Amino acid sequence: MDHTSNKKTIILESTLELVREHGINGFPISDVAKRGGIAVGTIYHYFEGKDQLIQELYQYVVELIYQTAVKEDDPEKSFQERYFIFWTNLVNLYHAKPSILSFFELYNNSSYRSKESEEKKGKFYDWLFMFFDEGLKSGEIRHLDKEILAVLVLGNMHTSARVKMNRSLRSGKNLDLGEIAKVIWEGIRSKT
Amino acid sequence: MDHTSNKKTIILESTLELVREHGINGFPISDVAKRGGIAVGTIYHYFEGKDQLIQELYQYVVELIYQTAVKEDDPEKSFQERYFIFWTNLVNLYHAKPSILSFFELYNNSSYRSKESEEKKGKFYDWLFMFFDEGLKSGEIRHLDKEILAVLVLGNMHTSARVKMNRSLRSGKNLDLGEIAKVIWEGIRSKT
DNA sequence: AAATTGCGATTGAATGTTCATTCGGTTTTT
DNA sequence: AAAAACCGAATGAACATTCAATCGCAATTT
Repeated sequence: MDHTSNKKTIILESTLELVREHGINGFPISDVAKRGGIAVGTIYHYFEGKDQLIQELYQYVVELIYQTAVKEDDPEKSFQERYFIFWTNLVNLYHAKPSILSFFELYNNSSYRSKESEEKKGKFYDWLFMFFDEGLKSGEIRHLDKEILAVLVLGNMHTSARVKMNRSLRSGKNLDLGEIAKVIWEGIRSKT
Repeated sequence: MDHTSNKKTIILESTLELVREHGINGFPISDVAKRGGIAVGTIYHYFEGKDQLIQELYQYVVELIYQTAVKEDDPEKSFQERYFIFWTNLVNLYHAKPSILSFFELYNNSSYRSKESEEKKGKFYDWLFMFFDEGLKSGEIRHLDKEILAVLVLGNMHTSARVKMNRSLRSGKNLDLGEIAKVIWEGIRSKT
């Protein structure tokens, strides 16, 4: 079964695009149908309503990010190497699919966020904490709160992806991401 | 004339709150009226419609940020000192008035953004570039693109403010912001 | 100094539009 | 032939915007 040919995925992907273009509350459900080439009724066959659709979209997006992060991670490598691979992969994902980035930031500033049980953040965050924990244990990064580390780095990747997008839009030039990745790395690594 | 007693300011402040609570498109104009204790018609007396209201709100918010940044800056001090003062003041502003933070992120992901002439970012950005330019010239920070510096630091302040808010909500504890401010500073300062 | 006039500020009911959701029917799958 | 997927016109609620009426007050006239 093709990943993008079932109706549920079509609905989620169409919604993702529309959220980027108009914000979470900036478009009617009927536009999701139009964009996906399906009927309004079909959406209500798969989702209870707009609220549940947005909730599922969040999980769908986090899963995409999780897969990207885990796929190329190799615990055999040094933490520094793993860090730069992780950072680059995620920034590239955001750059290739900017709707993910928009959705994340919009969702985090929406009232949908609090509806979810705010504590359990899902397996992506579990993985992320584990990841930084290993960097702490191996002594390659400074003794900072795991959660703060995770959020700082995540935020920095969002910013960097946005800069990269703006740059390639405005000047056509491709930005040297390595320089930017280094900024936060220099900030968190242990000083020898 | 009191700053908060004229109708236009009341409308802008009410809208700012509502955007934080429900997103840019998540509330009716009539709620702005209700929140401000005024009539719907009054809003249309001062603004052409919701679109123009949001545009003016953006300028209003940028002006608040600009004032905060400039007020305590002292070009006589070392750039490092100036940097930490700037960073702390803005994070504190975001923490004190979270609606500013929400609005910024929502606006940046909205279609209102592109309507504005995207090039001229206003005097706050002018000031910001000038600020980092001085750090570059004095040799206190690494040779990085001014614009990238500005965006990285701004993004980091957003993230930090958000962390601070979550922390004081969840644990009541007050976060040591100094540690976080240092992360980016270590990343951008010149290595001696 | 009282009465009158002029005018922007303010009001909120009324209007037409847009939207989320429903549901009876049709097609496709099992 | 039963079940599941799919359709889109119909419904009613929520909404943005309009506008005719009123208010508050200062300038002008008596």
